[in-house]
Amino acid sequence: MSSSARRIAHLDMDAFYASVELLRYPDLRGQAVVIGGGRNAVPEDLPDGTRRYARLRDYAGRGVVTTSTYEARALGVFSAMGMMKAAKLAPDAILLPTDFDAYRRYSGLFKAAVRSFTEQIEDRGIDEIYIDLTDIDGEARDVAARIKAAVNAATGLTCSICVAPNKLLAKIGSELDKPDGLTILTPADIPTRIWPLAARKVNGIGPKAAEKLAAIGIETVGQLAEADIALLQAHFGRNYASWLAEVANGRDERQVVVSSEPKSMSRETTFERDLHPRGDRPVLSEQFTRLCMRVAEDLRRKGYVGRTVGIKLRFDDFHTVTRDLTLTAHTADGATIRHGATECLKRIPLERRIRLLGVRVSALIPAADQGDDPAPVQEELRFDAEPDSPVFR
DNA sequence: TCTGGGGTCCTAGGACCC
DNA sequence: TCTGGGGTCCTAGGACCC
Repeated sequence: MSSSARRIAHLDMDAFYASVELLRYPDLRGQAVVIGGGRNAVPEDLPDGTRRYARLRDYAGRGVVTTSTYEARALGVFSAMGMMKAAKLAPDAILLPTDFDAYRRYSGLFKAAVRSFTEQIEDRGIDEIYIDLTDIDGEARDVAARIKAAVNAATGLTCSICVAPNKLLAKIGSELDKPDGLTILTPADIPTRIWPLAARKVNGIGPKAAEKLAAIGIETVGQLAEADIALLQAHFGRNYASWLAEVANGRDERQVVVSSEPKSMSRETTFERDLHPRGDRPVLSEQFTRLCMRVAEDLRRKGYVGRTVGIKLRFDDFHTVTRDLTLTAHTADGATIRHGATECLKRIPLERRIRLLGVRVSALIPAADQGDDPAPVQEELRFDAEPDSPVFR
């Protein structure tokens, strides 16, 4: 059974966080602006009615750039770059704090605007979606233009859309004419528009795979399409090699997934300075508890319970380890999570300073479906009855 | 100037069961 | 008392994405 002639769109909001901030601070339009500061980056309203903004050079800390305006990108400042490095490149750039609540509101607005066309939407995070337009009447370019107009009317923001035969091509295509792009791709466009692109442009080929490909002389998607499958298998294994061969030829049968259940929820924090497992025990212990409580709150707020508790530690040398433990029953209780997480922590030798601490709960089910669990009583009670052991010593 | 936080999926080995 | 073997669960790590 083959699904022929699908029409899949990928919609990507342009420089989303930065653009939302420009709606609030229109005087910053045209300037290099970087999002990613903390509380001290909140603009200050002056008595004379003007505003004082923080500059990138004022930043001190371990954060990374969340988004930047196109003017800041022209100076070499991109997402995920360390803020201190960005400050070297663009010390005069305006710095704003990240305001996720605002971005979530605008995310809801643009998604609602698209939903007035179709319910066939796959969420891919706060600022992008896939849309299955197969059953929508009209020329692809026309439909896309109407969606862009509706998104703009609802938010005041621009987005880039590509309509293509599948998700793979739609995703690549939405980048091709950014910002405010409208791209149509057909199979005939693959040799001219896809094959010249760097392999890294394919969603799923990350920095590691791109580097390995480069090492065997493959830089572009076209070179990947020509590559000997045996060569790919030798370097990447059977599954990934055959996937590479498929995507290089623009083939992708994945459906637009309209709804999905969360698999895990987690909270983690990077400390301002690396903490000593013994010397900073009180802080570590307090933060550890706080993370457990926050995950528990998240679970309850969203109506889930989980059965596997896990922790993550990153040491000062950036080496990262995880441990997890499956409980006998599902839970969304902070103290129960804390106990499980403590058991995990006991299995990690603490011989270096700690940079990051994280807590995760997985194997989730909706809280409403709980009740199929075996009676947890005995083991759980014994567990809870144990005195709280000093973990960080 | 070292590199956030919240996720998903894949791999692989061992335990355990039939 | 050589070597089976498939299925599922659990755990750890890693790549990748937004």
